[in-house]
Amino acid sequence: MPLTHTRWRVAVALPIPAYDFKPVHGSDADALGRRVLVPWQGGARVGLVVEINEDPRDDLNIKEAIAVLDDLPVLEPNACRALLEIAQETFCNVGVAYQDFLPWGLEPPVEHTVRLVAGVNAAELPAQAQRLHNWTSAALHDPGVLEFLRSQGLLEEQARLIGPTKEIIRLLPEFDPPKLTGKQARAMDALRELEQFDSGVAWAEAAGVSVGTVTKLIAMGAAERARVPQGSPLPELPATPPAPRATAEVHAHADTLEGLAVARLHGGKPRERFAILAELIRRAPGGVLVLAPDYARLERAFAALGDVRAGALLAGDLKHPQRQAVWRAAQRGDVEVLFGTPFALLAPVRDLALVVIEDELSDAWKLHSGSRAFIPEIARTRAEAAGARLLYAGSVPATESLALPGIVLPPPRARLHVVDLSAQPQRDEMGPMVHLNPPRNSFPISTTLKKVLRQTAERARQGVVIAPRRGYSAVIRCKDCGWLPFCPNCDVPLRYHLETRGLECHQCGHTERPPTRCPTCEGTVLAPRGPGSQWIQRELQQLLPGTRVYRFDRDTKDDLAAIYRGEPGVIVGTTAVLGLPPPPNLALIALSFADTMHTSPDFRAGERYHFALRQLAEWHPTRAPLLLIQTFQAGHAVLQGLNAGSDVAVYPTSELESRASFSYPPHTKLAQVQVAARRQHDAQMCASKLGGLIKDRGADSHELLGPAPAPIARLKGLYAYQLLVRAPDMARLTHLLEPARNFREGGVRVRVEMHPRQLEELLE
DNA sequence: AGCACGCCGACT
DNA sequence: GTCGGCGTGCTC
Repeated sequence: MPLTHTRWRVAVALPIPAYDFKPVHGSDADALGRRVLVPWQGGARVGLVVEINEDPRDDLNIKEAIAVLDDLPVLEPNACRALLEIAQETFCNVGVAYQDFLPWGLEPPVEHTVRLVAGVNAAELPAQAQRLHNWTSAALHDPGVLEFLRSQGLLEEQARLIGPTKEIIRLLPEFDPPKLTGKQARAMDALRELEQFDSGVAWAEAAGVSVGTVTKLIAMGAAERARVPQGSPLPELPATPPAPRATAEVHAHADTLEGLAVARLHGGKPRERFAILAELIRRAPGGVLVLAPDYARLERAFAALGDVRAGALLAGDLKHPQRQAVWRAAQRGDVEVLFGTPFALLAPVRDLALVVIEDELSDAWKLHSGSRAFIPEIARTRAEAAGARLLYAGSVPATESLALPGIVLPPPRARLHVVDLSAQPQRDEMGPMVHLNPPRNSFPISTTLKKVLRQTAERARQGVVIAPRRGYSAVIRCKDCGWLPFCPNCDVPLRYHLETRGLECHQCGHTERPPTRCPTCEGTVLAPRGPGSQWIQRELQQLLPGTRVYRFDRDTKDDLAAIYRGEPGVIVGTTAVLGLPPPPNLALIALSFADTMHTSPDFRAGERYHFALRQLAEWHPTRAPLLLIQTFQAGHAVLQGLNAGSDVAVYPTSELESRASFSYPPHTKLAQVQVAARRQHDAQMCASKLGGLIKDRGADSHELLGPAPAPIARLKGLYAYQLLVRAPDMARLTHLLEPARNFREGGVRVRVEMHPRQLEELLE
């Protein structure tokens, strides 16, 4: 008798912890990181073995796993460890993290067959067991009967993954041809030569006969239609120019970075950083994972680095079979450098030696579903578990990375011109509000912007004008009493849309007609100035006759082929244009209203503004277009730093002091505890109670803030309260948050949001 | 008493 | 997430 009992800890794609199972009967396979079929609520479902333990107790309640499905582990042992730690760190269940990082193949098609073990006297079994003597699909039987037989040890089970299949037409060798016509004989010759075709049409074409002829032959029994497994081809990779040879300077930088476990590489132009990254990838003693927050940056990285070693792309726009194909290529060790979006964090790169995080400041690193993890933070766990080095690379360091050792390259050249909107002549229509249907030419395209736009057009160059928002949506407000229309469900202001001439809630989609008079004071209802891309496009078309004005935002994507041929033109869009390749003749980038970039009530607003402007400055790989910034805060420290051509670390460093005085990151680690309930009273009571428990664990008044009503106090019918917990380090933070981990109370939902990115008003 | 609905908790 | 148990409340 063994002294201990092996337990497989299995994560399933549900918001629950991993559960223990006994190994598959009679198997000693090392199942770690492999998908398995396990009994689940009478039926069966696919899970992932994330841990293998030895248990001294023989717990009879623990069921046996049915079958191991994968021949190669989909997660390496170190990635399994990272998965468990990430779940712990982000305060989510393992199942939730599993869904985030293995989004393909959670519910793969499985062929599951069952039969009674040989020699069982079926006469003593329920009547339904009589049909179980031969292998049959488990789906054909009553789950309750199967469950009973399983618990009695009377059931043999087999399960295997069914890969993607395709239909083909293939030769039936036993076909004994009667007398064939000439065309039929020609078709049979073609079929005997190749043995199979993808379709009847393909066969007919190859033989030079009609489709009717081959259809007849199939009917005669010469060939059959069959489903066969189809290997999904690896997705085609974009072309990559060969990486340039490393200069002595690049070698020196790579030497500096190579010795550091966690390091950073900031500043310069992308191509300078990529030259150093290329050298690091060349030198890495194992696999490399290059992660980018969005597809535009991923493509840019792949174009620069994809050719250094055997590379592959794992991006969100791939279909599941293709993702699986890339994943399997990595499992086999065919991929040395994997380029991926956040979901590739746990990909099975062999002997992972280096993880690169591109532009850690991007908010796209924050997952909006599942674990809501902030990838640059949990990448440390991933790298540590694998014994790999971690490198943060990008235009600008996050304040959190300032303390890391590494390299800051000289900033790219930026030509900056700031237009101070507060010094502009205050014409009537330049005031804070304009009418819902304003007269033409009535919004802030400053005289300076007009001038440089005309110059751009005259010199046949290209310009980009960035609007604060897409389309025409705006908040409306009463001129006299300040009344705002609010969503009846969500407690957020409704937005006005020109296209529909209606008010819309951007949270829940509720729509209504705008009032002509203010419902509280009967005053005139107005829309604020600060028009969207649609308005600006219209105005520029008038201002620049003879020049093409394109629009590019989430709603309208004009064809920009002429721009990329180098023809003159102006693109009007939101910051989404930065996801495009830079226009070749770019001479001007104008921010029509920069203030929306730094006025959100969030302590990261300044840092985001700085990042956004540096992104603009490095957009074009070689040119330094004029950056024209229209703002009411011309003296903002970010603008001063850019104007002085200061090092990219100077602005974030200047923020450290105020961050420290308000106990913000990097001085502390943050977590937000969200409490939501149908009844406001329940949410409030639970939030206070939870606050009390966190205080009891030792949180002082600096470490615990709230509870306060969430910025959006009511969302989709739920009332929400939040607490903010901040502690000097993760260990302390996790300790303080422990009461929130398993807090349960009827009708109340508690969630911990680790490393929140949008704090809004809570700390005001 | 009998049933419908909705809430809550378990799921190995 | 999904299912089932159970309590509430409505109807015959």
